[in-house]
Amino acid sequence: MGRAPCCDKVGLKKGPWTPEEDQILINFIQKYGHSNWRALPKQSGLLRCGKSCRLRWINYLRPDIKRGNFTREEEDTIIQLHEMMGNRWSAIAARLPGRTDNEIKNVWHTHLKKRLNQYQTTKSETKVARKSRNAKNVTTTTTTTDSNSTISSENNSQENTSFGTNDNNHATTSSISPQQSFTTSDDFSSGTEVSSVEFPNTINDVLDGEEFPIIDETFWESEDVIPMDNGDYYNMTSSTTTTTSDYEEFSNMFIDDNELQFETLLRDEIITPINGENGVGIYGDDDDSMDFWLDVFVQAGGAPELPDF
DNA sequence: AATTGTTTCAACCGCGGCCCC
DNA sequence: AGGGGCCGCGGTTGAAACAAT
Repeated sequence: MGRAPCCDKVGLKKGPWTPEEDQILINFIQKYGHSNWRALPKQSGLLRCGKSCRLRWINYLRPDIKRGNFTREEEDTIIQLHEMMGNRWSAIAARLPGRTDNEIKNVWHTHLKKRLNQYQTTKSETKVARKSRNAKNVTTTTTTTDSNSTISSENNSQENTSFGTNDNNHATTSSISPQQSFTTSDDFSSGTEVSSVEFPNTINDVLDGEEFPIIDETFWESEDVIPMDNGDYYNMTSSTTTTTSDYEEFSNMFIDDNELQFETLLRDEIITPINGENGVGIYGDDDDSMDFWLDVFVQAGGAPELPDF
């Protein structure tokens, strides 16, 4: 015996809603509320099933719906909450005022999943590259680059995301090529603009700013990179020169994005260390990210009413 | 300008769980 | 206690919009 249909479907309309139908639904709910979705269509005169009315109201007509593209903060929040909760879209939506579960689900599938995949791919590639370069054990200290060179990071993956949180603990006095211009194309964020980041003169400038510098991984992947007598490497394609130690200094800034996020929260006294000297390292294993975010949220008081898992 | 491929997102569908009788 | 009705959730679909050729 099959499940009874949610409503009598004979003669009921399906598909996109017309402005007239929207107005009828809005007027009715404003006047009488929506205590009984099943009875609502008959009472309002709409030729729709109750489910369809509910969906239209919840996802589109509700007055407190926030319109427009998701902000970077909202996207990061979704990623973090999704890591905690999985596909529990309604629970995630409950923490994003004005956003619906359907909208969040769509954004996840169209933008954030791609973004996260690319982010994780980059992260693992960076670690592999760092290990590989560490194995070289090159420790030169000078940096000379063509000041007019421009490195395109179209496919570079160190996106401008809060996962790469700034942290002053990494301050050093090393210098970097002046006024290099980097252009990042953020092609997978909903309605996100293409951003152009002026490369700062020194690492201190980087650390004082909002952004991490963008390291061009392709420098090392290019077959045109040749070692020089002084230990530097010259890329014939981009006419740029760099050193392993200089590169490593930046790479180390991305050691573990969760840890960096945690360090920032510690530094700003949003959370307090649980154990260990400064809390950093407790969550060193990537698989611990669930515990990490749970602790962050609990300590920050951001999710006091976590649902039962 | 036309065609084809891709992306986006509103809406549908079926299921699980809660509530009431 | 259990059966039926309803609500809400998450997966999926398909049309429209947009991009590429």
